[in-house]
Amino acid sequence: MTVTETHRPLTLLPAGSVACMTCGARSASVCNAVEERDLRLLEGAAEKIRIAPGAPFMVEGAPADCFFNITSGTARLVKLLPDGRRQVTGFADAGRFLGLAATERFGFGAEAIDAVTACRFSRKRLRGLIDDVPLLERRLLASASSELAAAQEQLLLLGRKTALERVASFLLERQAALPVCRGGDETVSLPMGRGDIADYLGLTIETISRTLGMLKTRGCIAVDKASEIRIRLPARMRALAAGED
Amino acid sequence: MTVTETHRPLTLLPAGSVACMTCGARSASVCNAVEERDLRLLEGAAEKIRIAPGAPFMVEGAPADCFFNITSGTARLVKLLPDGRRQVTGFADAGRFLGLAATERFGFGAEAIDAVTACRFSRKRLRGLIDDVPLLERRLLASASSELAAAQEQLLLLGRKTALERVASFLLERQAALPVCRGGDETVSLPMGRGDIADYLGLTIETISRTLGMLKTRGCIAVDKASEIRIRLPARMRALAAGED
DNA sequence: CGACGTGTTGAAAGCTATCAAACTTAGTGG
DNA sequence: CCACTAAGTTTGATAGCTTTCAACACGTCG
Repeated sequence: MTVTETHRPLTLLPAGSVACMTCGARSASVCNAVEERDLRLLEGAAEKIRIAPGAPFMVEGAPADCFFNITSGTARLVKLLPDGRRQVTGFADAGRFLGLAATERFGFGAEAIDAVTACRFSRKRLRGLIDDVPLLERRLLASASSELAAAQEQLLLLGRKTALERVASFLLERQAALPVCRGGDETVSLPMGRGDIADYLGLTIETISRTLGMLKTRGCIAVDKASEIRIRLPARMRALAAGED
Repeated sequence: MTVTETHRPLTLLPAGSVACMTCGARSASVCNAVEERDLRLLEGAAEKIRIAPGAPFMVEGAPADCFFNITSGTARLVKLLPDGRRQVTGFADAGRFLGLAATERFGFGAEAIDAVTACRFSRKRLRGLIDDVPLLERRLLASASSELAAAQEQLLLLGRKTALERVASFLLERQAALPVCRGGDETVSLPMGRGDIADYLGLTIETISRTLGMLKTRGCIAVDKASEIRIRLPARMRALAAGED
């Protein structure tokens, strides 16, 4: 899929001060390395921002002078080829920390899918925070390890799985990503469009659609709203995702 | 490619004591976080091992109770599907630290390609070492960030690049990986076989061979020994790798 | 109501995989 | 030293999965 869309000029809107105490994403993020009595340190180092659906807030190749912690919504992480081909390297939900870079520049871009709110830290301030809260570095390492494992799993998917296996894997992954989802555990909500899924799975929009249709025909899933899918045969799906058929 | 080979029973041979002072891989590894006067700490925490060509030394899914630091040779990192399909998630050269896992078990396996020597640390000893040398944690984080960036680049390759672009990217990556290679900067040595390259690039042995043949025909490379390739038109290769043609 | 973005469905083309065989290299033993 | 063997690599023909191109359906919104 090639990228042609133009996006809104307003990408980052200040949205009030940071309130870690009441932040729903804190327990799921690296911020939980900071004890409650030290939360003021955290609040002082960050600013809250709001990103409109579709808008980018990290640009691949731009100087990596800040970091983000998603507090609500979902973002897509993207890498581009010069001719416009796009790879979505991941989806970032609430609690995800973004921007750790070994180099001076971001290795990937990030764009809001639905309405996203996030905390932004400057590079310098994060450094200071790490010096004050050594545990933070340990959490960042754990977070990076976890992301690395996820990326390697995705390498296996992209390198060796069929379209059916990829789509089944994706749905299960999204199901697991959702924190105690409402409406029954079998419901998977998909804020991203088919194009995002296609670019995440190394396929095309049409193949995503066809494969979902096949899963529906087989009775593995039910597609209610295109953005809401129910997994009806979890065991069958797990077998498909692993290529055991 | 499916895996059928059986491997040698002897995978790990003690090979004398650890001598960090004279270790050629130290400067390129996380070990350089340890100052010279503290190297005895490092030596006490590790043991030197030797792995025969083809032999595995980390098994995917096995308890992650130890870590490795490659000191010479090259290893392949592999993930498997139940039916034997294989993805090589990376190649580990001298200086590479292996085994950081967010979970209790290794997310991938590692096998020696040529003769490999490495230092092995137990999980507990590494923890102690990190407590003694806080800088080590920072280096591990930098190392993980760097690996993550590499993995994301590989996601782009596997998801969106053509066979020609993948092979060109691979050769350039290998060239960059070599530390000041002898025999002219244009020579790339490939200790891994075509099967490993295929499983790394999400292709087949035949496609690797055909694509290398095409690059040779176009004058981009010269294939001397199948394990030794010279890049004759670096600019052209970089353009191919980025898909700019 | 019609335009538009998004998603679905259909037919044909293309790239890579699969199957098969020839070739090369390295190692072994006569 | 050379024949022999085995593994790895290259080359060729065919098949298959996914892409591409195209048309249609659906829902939203002006």
